[in-house]
Amino acid sequence: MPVAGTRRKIRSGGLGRPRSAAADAAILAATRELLGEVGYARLTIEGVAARAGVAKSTLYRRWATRADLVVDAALEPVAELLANRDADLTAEDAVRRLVEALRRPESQAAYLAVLAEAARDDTLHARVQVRLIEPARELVAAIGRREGHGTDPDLLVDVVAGAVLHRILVSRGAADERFVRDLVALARAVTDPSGVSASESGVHE
Amino acid sequence: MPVAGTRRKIRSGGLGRPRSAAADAAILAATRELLGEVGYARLTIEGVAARAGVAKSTLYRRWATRADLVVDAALEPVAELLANRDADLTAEDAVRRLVEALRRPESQAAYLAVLAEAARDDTLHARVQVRLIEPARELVAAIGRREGHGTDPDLLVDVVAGAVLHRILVSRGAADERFVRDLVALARAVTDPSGVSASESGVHE
Amino acid sequence: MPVAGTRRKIRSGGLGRPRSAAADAAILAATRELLGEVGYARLTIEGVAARAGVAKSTLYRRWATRADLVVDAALEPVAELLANRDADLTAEDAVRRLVEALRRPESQAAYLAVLAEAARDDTLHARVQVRLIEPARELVAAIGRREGHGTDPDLLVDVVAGAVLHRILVSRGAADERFVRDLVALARAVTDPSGVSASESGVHE
Amino acid sequence: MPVAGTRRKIRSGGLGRPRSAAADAAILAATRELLGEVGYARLTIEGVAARAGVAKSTLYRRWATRADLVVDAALEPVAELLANRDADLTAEDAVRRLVEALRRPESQAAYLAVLAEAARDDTLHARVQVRLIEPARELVAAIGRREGHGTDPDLLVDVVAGAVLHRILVSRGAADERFVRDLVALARAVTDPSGVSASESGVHE
DNA sequence: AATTAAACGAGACGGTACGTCGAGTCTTATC
DNA sequence: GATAAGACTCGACGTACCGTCTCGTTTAATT
Repeated sequence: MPVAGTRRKIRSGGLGRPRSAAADAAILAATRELLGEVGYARLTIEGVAARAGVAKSTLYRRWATRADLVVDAALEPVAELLANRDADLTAEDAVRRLVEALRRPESQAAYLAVLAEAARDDTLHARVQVRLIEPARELVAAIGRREGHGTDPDLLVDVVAGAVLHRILVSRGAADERFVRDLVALARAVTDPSGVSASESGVHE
Repeated sequence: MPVAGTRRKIRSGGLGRPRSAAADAAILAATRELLGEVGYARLTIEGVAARAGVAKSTLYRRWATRADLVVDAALEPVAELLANRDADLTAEDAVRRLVEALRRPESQAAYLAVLAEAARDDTLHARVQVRLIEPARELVAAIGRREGHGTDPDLLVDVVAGAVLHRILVSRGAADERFVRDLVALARAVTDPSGVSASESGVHE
Repeated sequence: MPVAGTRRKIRSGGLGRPRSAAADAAILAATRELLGEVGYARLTIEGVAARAGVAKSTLYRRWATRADLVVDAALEPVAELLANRDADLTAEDAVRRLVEALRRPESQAAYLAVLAEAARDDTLHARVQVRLIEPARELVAAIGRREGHGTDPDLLVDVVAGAVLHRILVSRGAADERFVRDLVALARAVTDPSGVSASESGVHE
Repeated sequence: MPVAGTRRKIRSGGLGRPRSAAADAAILAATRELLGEVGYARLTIEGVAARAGVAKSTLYRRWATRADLVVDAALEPVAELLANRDADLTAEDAVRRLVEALRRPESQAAYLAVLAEAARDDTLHARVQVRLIEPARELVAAIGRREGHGTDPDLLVDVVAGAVLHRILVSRGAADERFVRDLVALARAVTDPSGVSASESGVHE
C-alpha cells in the first residue's frame, strides 16, 4: 500500500550525478533548527540554505515551496509518530502521543502556519489531510472500535484533536497528565452507551 | 475598567488635521477583501494601500504591523460577536455563534495565520487571548453556570472551541446544525452530574 | 532643437520625494571606476550599487539596462567632448580630441562593448549614433568645410574615426602626435583638389 | 611554419575513446547559428550545448572560454579568408574581401564583442592579433608593395581596416562597390609619390 | 481671516529575499 | 578515456515589498 507520498520534486531517470543524501539531511536539519529559532514566518529559503551550507538551487531542486519543505522537515516526523500504531495502544497513549507531537518546538512553530497556508492551497491541504488528519482520525477511531461502542468517529476526532490543538497552541494551557486523563474520560463519557450519545440526536438537515 | 484594546497607533494631540475616518474604513474594507481573495500569506501592505486608494504612510500611521491590521480588520468583528453576550443565550446559540464566526471567509483566512504568528509574538498572543479566547471561555462558562453543573470550564472551552476550529479549519467537515447539536449533546453528557465527570479524576501531577 | 536625450528613466510628475542627486553622482562615479578596474564584461549592477553605497532599486529606478548606465557614465562625457565645438578648431585639434576621447581608460573599456551591444539593440544604436557618431561626423565635416574643399564627409568620418578607433582599440599602436599629424596629412592629401579626389570616381553601381 | 593556432584544448594521449568529430562540427555550427540569432552577449554555453545536442562537459573539454569558442566558430573563417592570399590580388579585391568578411552576420555579432573582450584579455588579444590583424596588415602591405610605393603600412592598415570596420559596424552606412572604390582611391592618393605623403611629415616626437 | 500643525498622496530611499539562470566543476553509468 | 546526463557551488539577475523618509498639498481647530 503506497502511501500518498512526499511533495519532494522527483528525479527524472537514473542518469547523471545522483542527488546528495548529505544535502538532504543538512537541509532538513537546518529547517528544523530555524523553525525552532525564528518560527515559520521568519524562516527564509536563503537562511535555510546558508545554515545547511548548500546552494539555493540545491534546495529548489528538491522542494518547490517553503511549505513543502516545512512539511517534510517538521510535519513528516509527526505524521510518522501518528502512523506508527501499535495494536494494543490505550486511549491514554493515543492522546498522549498527540500531545507529544504538538509539543515539539519546531512542529509547534510550523503546525498552525502550514494549516493556515493549506486553507488556500488545496494540494497542501490534501497532503496535510492524508499525512496528519487521517492518521489522527485512525488513531482515535481505533480506540473507539477497541472499546466497543460507536460514536461518530469524525466528531470524536475533531473533539479530541481539536481539544489538544486548542489547549497547546491557542490557550497555551497545561497539556499535562491530568489534561490527558480528563480528555479521555470525557471521550469515554460520550461514547459510553450508558451516557447521552451524540448519535441519538435524530435526523439531521 | 478599560479593556486591553485595539492595537491601533494613537494620535498625538488635538492639533492639526484630524485623521480621515474614510481612510480608516477604506483600509479595513480593503484588508477584508484581500484576505478573502488572496489570504493572509499573500496579503501585502502595499496591496492594501493600493486597493484602499491610500498612501502607505496613512496606513503605517494607524497600524504598526500587518498582524495588527488584520486583527482589527478581520478578528475584531469576531471578538465583538463573541463578546456581545445575551443573558438568555442557549448552549446551541453559543456554539452556533462560534461556528458562524469561524466561517466568515476573511476570518478563516486570517485566524490560523494570526494564531501562528501569535505563537512567536507575545504581545499579539496576549491581544488574541484577551479579545478572542477569553470571550469564548466566558461564553462557554456562562452556559455551564446557567445549566448548573461545574466541569472545569478551561477544558470545556478547549473541547468546544477546539472542536469547532478543527472541524471548520482543519478537517473542513460540515459545520452544520447537526454538528452543533451533537457537540452540545457531547458537552452536556460530560457536564451532566449523572455521567462520568472529568473533574472526578482524582489527584493530578 | 531638442537633442535625442539621455536614456535615463524619467520621473512621472513633481510629486513625491525627489530623486537624490547624490545617488546619481555616486552611481555614475562608481560605474566609471569599475569600468576602469574590471571592464565592461565583468561590470555588474550589484557591484556598482555596492560601490556607490546605494540600493539596487535606486539604480534600476534610473536606468533600465547595464548598457544605458554605461552610456551615461562613460560615453556621455565623450559625447560632450565631441559636441563642444569651437569655431576655430584646427583639423589636428579635432583628431587629437578624438584620440583623447578614446584613450580614457573607462571609455576604452566601454566603447567597443557598447558598440557590440548596439549591433543587436536598435534603440541603443540610435542613441550611440546621435550622441557619438553624428557629433564626430560634424567635427570632421566642419574642418572639411573650413578648409574649403569637399570630399564626401561620410567617407572622411569613417576613415578618420575608423583609423583612430582601429589604432587605439584594435592594433593598440601608438596614438601619439605623429599619428595625429600623419592622419591629418592623409586626410588633406585626399581632400586637396590637387590630389586624386575620391569623389571623382565616376558612376557608382 | 606552424601558425600560432587554434586555442582549442589539446588531447592528452591516444588512449581511450577518440573525440567525436561530429560533436566538433555540431558545436561550431550551433555557435554560428546562435551568434546570428541572439548575438554574442546573449550566447550561452548551455544554449550552444543544447542546440548541438551535446553535454556541457564535451564542450568544455574542447574550449576553455566562450571567447575561444566564438573565435573558432566565427572569426577563424574570417581569418582564413584574409590569409588566403593570391599573388595577383588587386587593391580593390583586398578591400572587397575585408568588407565581405565583416558582413557575415555571425561574424558581425562577434567581431566587436571579441575585440571588446580582448581589450581586457591579453591572451585573447594576442590571438586576435595573430589571426586577424596581422593577416589584414599583410594584405594591405602586399598591395602597397606591389604598387611600388611605401607609406607607413601600419597607418595604412589602420586607415583601411578602420574605415571598413567603422563603415559597417558603427556608421552602418552602405559598404557597396562605390565605397570600396572610393576607399582604394583614397589610399592610392596617399601612397602615390606624387601626392603629399604622410611619411614626409618631418620629425616625430 | 490668518495661522498652525498634523494628516495626506506620492514616491524615492536602503534593504532583504525572492525564484531563476548560467557559470564552471564534479560524479555516475554507459559506450 | 570520451560521452550524456544531471548534480553541485556560486554569483548575479531583475522584481517585489518592507518600513522609513521627504516632499508639496489639504484640512480643521485655534487665534
